Amino acid sequence: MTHDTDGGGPTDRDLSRLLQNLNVESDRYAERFGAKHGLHRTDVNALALIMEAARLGAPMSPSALAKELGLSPSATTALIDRLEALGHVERGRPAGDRRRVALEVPAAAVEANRHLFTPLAMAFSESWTGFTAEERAVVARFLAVSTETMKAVSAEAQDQPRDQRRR
Amino acid sequence: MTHDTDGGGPTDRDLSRLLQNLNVESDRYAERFGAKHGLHRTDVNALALIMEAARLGAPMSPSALAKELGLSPSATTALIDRLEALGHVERGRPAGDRRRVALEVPAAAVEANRHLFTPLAMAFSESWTGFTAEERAVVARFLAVSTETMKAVSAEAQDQPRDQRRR
DNA sequence: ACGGATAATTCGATGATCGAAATAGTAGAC
DNA sequence: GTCTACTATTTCGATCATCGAATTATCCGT
Repeated sequence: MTHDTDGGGPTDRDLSRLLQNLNVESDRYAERFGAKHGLHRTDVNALALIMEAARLGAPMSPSALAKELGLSPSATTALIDRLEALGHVERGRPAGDRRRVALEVPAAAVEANRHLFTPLAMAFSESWTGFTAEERAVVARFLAVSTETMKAVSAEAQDQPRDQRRR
Repeated sequence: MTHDTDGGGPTDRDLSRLLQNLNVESDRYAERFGAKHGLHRTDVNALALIMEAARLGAPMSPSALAKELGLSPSATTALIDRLEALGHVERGRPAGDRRRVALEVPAAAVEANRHLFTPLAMAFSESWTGFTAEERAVVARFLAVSTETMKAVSAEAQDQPRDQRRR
């Protein structure tokens, strides 16, 4: 077991555990809260990504979404079908390349979709008032490097499948 | 658009986005990496919780696990069946109450299970070297309050289902 | 002992996801 | 200009994690 860092700060294990708790709780939130709107965990994540991209003026394609979520193309199609059926997104065929699909958020749905995320966002805002700008910067750096690390390790696992899968 | 906090630190929205990215990547990691060992996202999360509890000498019960993961009892039984079939855990009937099941980790599996988590743990350790004890403390505090916040909001969503579910 | 409560499981059904193949569209070779 | 290779997305059939409801086993208060 590795020792504490120096002045009794949280150990690596402590931080890992906290991240894991956060992740479990996050999944639970998406599951429970999404259910109120007829959405599942993946749908909530997808909708957040789609809205963010649309907001930035660079609407997502199904394949980009699949890559971000780590889903198969077919699962992504089904996912978009669900979201579209509920009116959360629309399939647009962009002018240039008509094979592509641009995932747009109808004006009418923007407001409704926001209701999905604002409760949590507001609760977060409130619970984060105790952090100074410097502390926020530290946290942001931590979250960013941790995400990158997971992405990197995940990619390795993808490349060398030294164990057999079971399916 | 809310303004920055004060000295140009990350906005609430920035932090929310980072958390969301982390969560998506975390799910992906569990999915991909677990697949190498015949496990799914939930199984990986469950195994982590079971191992942690067993390590602390307070082995989990199926119901406790169900509560932590937000799963139904039946899903939890199926989950444990899977883990047991692969030899990751064992069902023990504790002396006192024979209705209960204690989820134990066979000595032979402890080492193997550790292989599931150490790669990520080591990568994390390495990527966190740039953080001082004080900074780690800040991060730990942030992760803890954020998890708590989600738990609280999630509980609210559970209580007042003002929208209809679709099933 | 008895009856209600609690822990875990079984059963049948639903639906998100997968892999493989089909469809639609683009771009380059000749 | 047509043909061919390639890319983006969708359709189809199958699998399996999860759910809700009912069942079994065990405990505890009276």
